[in-house]
Amino acid sequence: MHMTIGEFSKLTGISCSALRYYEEKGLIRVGRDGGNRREYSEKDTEWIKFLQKLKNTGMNLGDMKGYSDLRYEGETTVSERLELLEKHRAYVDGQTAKWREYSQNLNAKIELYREMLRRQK
Amino acid sequence: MHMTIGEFSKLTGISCSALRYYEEKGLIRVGRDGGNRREYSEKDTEWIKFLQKLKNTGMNLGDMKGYSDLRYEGETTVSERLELLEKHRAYVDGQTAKWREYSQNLNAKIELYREMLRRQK
DNA sequence: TATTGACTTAAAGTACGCTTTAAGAAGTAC
DNA sequence: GTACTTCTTAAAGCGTACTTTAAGTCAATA
Repeated sequence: MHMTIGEFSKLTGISCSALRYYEEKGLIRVGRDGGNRREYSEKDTEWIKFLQKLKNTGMNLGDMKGYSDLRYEGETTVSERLELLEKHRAYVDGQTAKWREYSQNLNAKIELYREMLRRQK
Repeated sequence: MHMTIGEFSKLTGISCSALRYYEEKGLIRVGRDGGNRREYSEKDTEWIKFLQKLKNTGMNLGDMKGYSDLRYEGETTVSERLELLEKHRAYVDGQTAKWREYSQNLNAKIELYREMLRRQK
C-alpha cells in the first residue's frame, strides 16, 4: 500500500530530489514511517500526476501551491479551485494565441527571405 | 548618425545592461569611439528589433547567436538563415499545438469540477 | 556483526537571462 | 578646473525549478 520515495519516483517518473523539493514547497504532504522515511500512497500518485499536468500547462510552483492548499482543505474549496483553474485557462488561451501570432510573424519573415533568394538567382 | 548606449537603450527600450550582455554573447557587434564608448548605428536598431522578435518567439540566446553569426557573414548565408527560421517555425508551431492541447485538457478538468459542483447542490 | 543500499537533512551548485554593484575613466557644463 | 553625468569593466547577485554534494541514519542481507 505504501511506497518509499524511490518506488514512488520510479512510478511517477519524477526524481527523488524533485519530490522532496515539492514537499518542501508544500505541493504535496507526505507522512513518515517509524524510521522517518517518506511514505507515499496510491492517492499521492493521482495528485502528483495532476500537479504534473498543471506544471505542463505553464503553471508555476507558487500557483500550484495555492491550488494544493485549497485541495488539502477539502471538498468545501472545490469552487475556489474551479476559479483558479478558470483563471489558468485564460492564461493558457493567451499563450495559445501568442504562439499562433508568432508563427504568423515568422511565416511573413520567411516569405521575405524566400523572395530575396528568388531575386538572387 | 551614431548613438551612445544610453541613447540606443532609450530608442529600443532595451536596458543598457542587456545591450552589453547581448554584445558579450555575440548577438550584436558594436564599434567604439575614441573614448572606448560603444557606438550604435541606425542599422543596429533594425537588427536588435529583429533579435527581439526572435526572442519573443521563444528562441534562446544560443540559437540567436548562431543566426547572428550567419548574418554577420553576409548575403551568402541567406539560405542557411532561412533554414534556421524554418526550423524555428516548426518549434513555434509545436508550441502552438501544445498550448491548444493544454487548453482542451483544462477545459475537460473544469467541466469535471462543474459537474461535481452541480451534484453537490 | 559488518557491509550494503536506500534513505535523511541542509547547503551549495546549475542554467538562463539578465540586473546590480563597485570602482574607475572620460566627456560636458559652468 | 571642478563638479556632474555617462560611460567602462569585472564580478557578484537574482529568480525559478530543480540537482548535486556531504555527512549521517536506518533496515536488510551475508
